[in-house]
Amino acid sequence: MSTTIFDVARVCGYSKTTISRAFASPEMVSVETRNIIYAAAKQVNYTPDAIARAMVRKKTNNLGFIVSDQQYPVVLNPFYSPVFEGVLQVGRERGYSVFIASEKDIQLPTGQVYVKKQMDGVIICGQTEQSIIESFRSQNIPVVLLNNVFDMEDLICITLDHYGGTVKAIEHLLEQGKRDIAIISGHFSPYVYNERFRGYTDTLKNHGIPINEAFIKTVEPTMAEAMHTAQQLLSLKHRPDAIFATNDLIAIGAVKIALRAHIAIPKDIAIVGFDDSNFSEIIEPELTTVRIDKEEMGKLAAGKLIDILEKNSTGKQVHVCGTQLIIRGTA
Amino acid sequence: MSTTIFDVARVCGYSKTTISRAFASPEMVSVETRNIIYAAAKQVNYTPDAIARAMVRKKTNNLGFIVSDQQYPVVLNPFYSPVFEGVLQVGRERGYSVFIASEKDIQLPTGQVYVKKQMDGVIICGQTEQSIIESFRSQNIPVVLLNNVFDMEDLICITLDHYGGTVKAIEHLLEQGKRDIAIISGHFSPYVYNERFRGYTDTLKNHGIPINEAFIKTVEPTMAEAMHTAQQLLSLKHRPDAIFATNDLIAIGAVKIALRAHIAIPKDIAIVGFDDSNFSEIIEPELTTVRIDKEEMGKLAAGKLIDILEKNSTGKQVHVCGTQLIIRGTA
DNA sequence: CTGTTAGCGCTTTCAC
DNA sequence: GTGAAAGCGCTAACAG
Repeated sequence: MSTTIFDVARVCGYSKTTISRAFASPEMVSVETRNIIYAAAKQVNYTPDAIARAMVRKKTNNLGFIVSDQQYPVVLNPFYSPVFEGVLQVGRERGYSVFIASEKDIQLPTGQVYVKKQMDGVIICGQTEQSIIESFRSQNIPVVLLNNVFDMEDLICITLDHYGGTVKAIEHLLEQGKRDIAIISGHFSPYVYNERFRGYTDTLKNHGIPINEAFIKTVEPTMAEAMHTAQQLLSLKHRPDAIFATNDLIAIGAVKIALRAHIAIPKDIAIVGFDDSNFSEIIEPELTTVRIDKEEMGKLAAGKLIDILEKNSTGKQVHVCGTQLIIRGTA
Repeated sequence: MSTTIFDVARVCGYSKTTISRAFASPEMVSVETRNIIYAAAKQVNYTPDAIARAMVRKKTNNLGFIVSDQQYPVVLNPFYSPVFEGVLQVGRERGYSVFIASEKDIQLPTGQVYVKKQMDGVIICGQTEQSIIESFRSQNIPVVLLNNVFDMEDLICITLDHYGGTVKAIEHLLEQGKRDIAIISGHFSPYVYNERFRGYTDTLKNHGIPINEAFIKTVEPTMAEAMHTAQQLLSLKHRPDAIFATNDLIAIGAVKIALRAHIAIPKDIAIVGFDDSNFSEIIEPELTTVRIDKEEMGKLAAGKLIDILEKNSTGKQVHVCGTQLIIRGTA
């Protein structure tokens, strides 16, 4: 039996109402009373029960951070970990806890989303479906979409400048005098994939460089596949003098292959990644890559979500976070 | 206004109780009735309200995963991420969601732990204090301690064989003919630090090798500090021929320094890490390191915690997870 | 197999 | 500034 507001009432003689107020809205209770109540509470080891509170307030002060389980590690990878840290941080500042779950966790066997109404709002990351978003909304759970963009009414999307980031990367390579630039695309969501790919082809075209089909590869973003594909590329009779990889892991696979083949980096093969994940400074030489402020994305998403929750703000918005080329040792 | 069990009752004519049972314990309701109810529920877009359920059952089916905020990234780092994945997985299998929070998140301004009673039990990771554990317990929240060991009644601790893992690492180095083995210890919790350090000194002593004070270093586990310290070690007039680092990040710092100084790895300097984090295969040459099955630790912790919750199992237990030396390119 | 009755612990009108 | 009463949405006895 845990102690309730009632036990405190018995000890100090005040009514349940007053005890409740002393904790929920202290300013409504005189200072003396408050202190008496706090002392009594401490004596019986009382802590407000958030469940009961949530029940009557119809608000849990919990947020959900939902990642599709298309990838492994399921929820925590070099990209989403910092995003999550950002979410956690503004959550803390504004009084929200956060659940983390994969999409699988929130589906009923029937396929219906079962939010259990234990979250006031959710941030959905990456790949998902419109029906999932609608499912949340039909239960009055606002959603913010992160790293993906859907054209839905009143939907806030936090995305980043995949296209522009890619352009920066390719132009940097061009400036280094590279002309035979290959691309290894990770098999991400169509939106991300297309934006980055378009950045690559457009930039090349703009500089009058023909697209070489042999230099275009798509892989599952695993180290093994990346290495395998880099190997193929470097074995070509006419091999590329640069590789742009659409994430750091893939880029690192390419670096490793070049290192093992003793091909000089960046002289004979330049390599640029994308994300500036915590892997990028592990490899030696360190990776030149396109940085995105992942923690900032998380903060933005959480902030917007809480704004909706508290201010009933609405309105469709697409926030595009900027990118920055970080030049290190590989290009 | 979200729909309640009452709305469903009105649509299909059954009582609230029956509706409730159709969702909470389907086997108590006839198949036909159930289908009628489900249809009605779908019609009004009804989903059970987990808060109300938790309120009466006094059980939330939520677990807390608490990481001290001594480190950055606060909650998600190469060590705890896989642990968390393990927790999530058994949580999903057994019907629990999981909150993730740093210690800061769960403290009231008064310093008291405020669990908000929204978690049935918690897994506390790494550094913490006995008072925190007691605080949870006084609110009837069982705790499982992970990667730390306290001598408390009925406390289940999930730890790993720091000592044995270190012995394996040092003996491997010895087998390779190394005799001047340095250690760079990360500044972890006393328990972890001491166990690993003891493994180092004991093994050396057992092989009749004197301890060289100049080869003993302690650092904050950051790349910068690791590199700085490795630099010092490699600049010694009589420099070590091997370095054992108490985590992978530190080991990688040493590898990078050796690479930059063109000291042959592992011929002139062998390096062994600890953890087998996802960094270990990023660096080239890949890191020889002591593997611990982090995901397994998470699964074990979650499993034990849920056992306590559901079976009221108790009893003090210390689970020591094994380690395995993974020989790659650096030693 | 289904319905009735009581709450779970808290907050919130509405009084005083 | 404080109290009394009502009820949030659900489940758990206990009947029938």
